[in-house]
Amino acid sequence: MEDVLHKALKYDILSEEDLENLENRIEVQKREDLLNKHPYSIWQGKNGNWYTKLPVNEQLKLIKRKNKADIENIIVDFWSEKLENPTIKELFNQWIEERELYGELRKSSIKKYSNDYKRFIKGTYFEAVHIRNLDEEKLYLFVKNTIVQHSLTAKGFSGLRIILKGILKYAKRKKYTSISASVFFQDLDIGKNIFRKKHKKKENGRFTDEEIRMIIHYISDNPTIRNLAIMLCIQTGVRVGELASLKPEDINYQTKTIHIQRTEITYNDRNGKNVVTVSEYPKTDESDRYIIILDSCIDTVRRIRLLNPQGTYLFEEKGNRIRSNGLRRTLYRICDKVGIPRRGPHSIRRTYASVLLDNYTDESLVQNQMGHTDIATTRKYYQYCRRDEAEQRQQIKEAINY
DNA sequence: ATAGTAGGGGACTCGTCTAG
DNA sequence: CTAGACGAGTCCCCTACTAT
Repeated sequence: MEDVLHKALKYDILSEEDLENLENRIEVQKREDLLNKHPYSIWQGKNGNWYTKLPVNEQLKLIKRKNKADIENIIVDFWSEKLENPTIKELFNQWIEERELYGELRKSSIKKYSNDYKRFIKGTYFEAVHIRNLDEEKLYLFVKNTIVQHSLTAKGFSGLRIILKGILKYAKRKKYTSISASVFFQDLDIGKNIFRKKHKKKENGRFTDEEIRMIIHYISDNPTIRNLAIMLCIQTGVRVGELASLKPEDINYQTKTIHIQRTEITYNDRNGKNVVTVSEYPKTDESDRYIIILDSCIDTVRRIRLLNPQGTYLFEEKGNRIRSNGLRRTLYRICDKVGIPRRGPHSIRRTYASVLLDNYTDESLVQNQMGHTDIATTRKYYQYCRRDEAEQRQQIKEAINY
């Protein structure tokens, strides 16, 4: 078992053979454990039949089978039903481990779930509850108490719900409980008012034309590699994680495109230590795309290359890749210098999409540039009227003629 | 001035339901 | 049969804080 697990952890992959192998070995191990726990002897009678005893309804019942394997099956089934009664904590770990093993989740998601577990469940009485002792009333009380104690927002609650659902579905599949997670949460009667509200500042998410001009002007005067990274972001609208993991070979000077094919990721390793690294996208992902760039953008790339001619990555300092966090700080610093409110790189992305949409660029084109799977995303999150009041008035005037 | 980290919550996709 | 509304689930950016 060790070797297979070791391989899985080291390379993040398992062949089908490995998986089957692993499952078999886990199964065999489980059987052995249960048989060892069986307190009654197993014997063969003179007639060749195999016997043992099992405690049924407070009484020992004699069981008889023709061969040994069958009698062992009975024993294993009996005790697995009776003995296996893991705690919520154990179930969470098993659930996460299983999904990780099968590669169902990105490491960032596992990080998220683990954080939510830590936040809501770790150190509470609920963590130690054995699944067979859990009923819907106990679950209900825990959920409601957690909402109140943490003064959760609706979003925060959804984090709690997802891990509880995961744990319960897993437990149900393993036949530890009959509680149906989806039914429970469906029926859960929680008023909207119980959640804490969050007020967001509306116009925070985008830069105005004037602000963009100021930033570009500043970068032209101070063309450091970091500042030029921000320039490239303004010219392409890519995600900051994509920006920070660009390589020189991603830029095609002939076709004037950039191949976006990887991104920066962060996750917690085995020891819980934070790791920042670059991951290649799976080929099928919509995020894998070629975006169209203009001559001005090519020019920016050339200047970047002059500053870091040998690098593996486009943006490096002293041979180290500049991380997305570093680029974010750079943008903050620029905002400070030119005297505008601090906004993050994602605001540049929103601005990019809004400018295109406001100037009647085809939606499908914007969708491709942004790397959205669904056109609705492009509309929902990025369409935003940045035109000034006079122009808005003019538009209404043109549309309404009565 | 810059890097590193933890954790929250926003950004995004996907599946399902429904009306027309 | 299809668009679109909606909620659930996943992924990633941002904030806040510490450290150097």
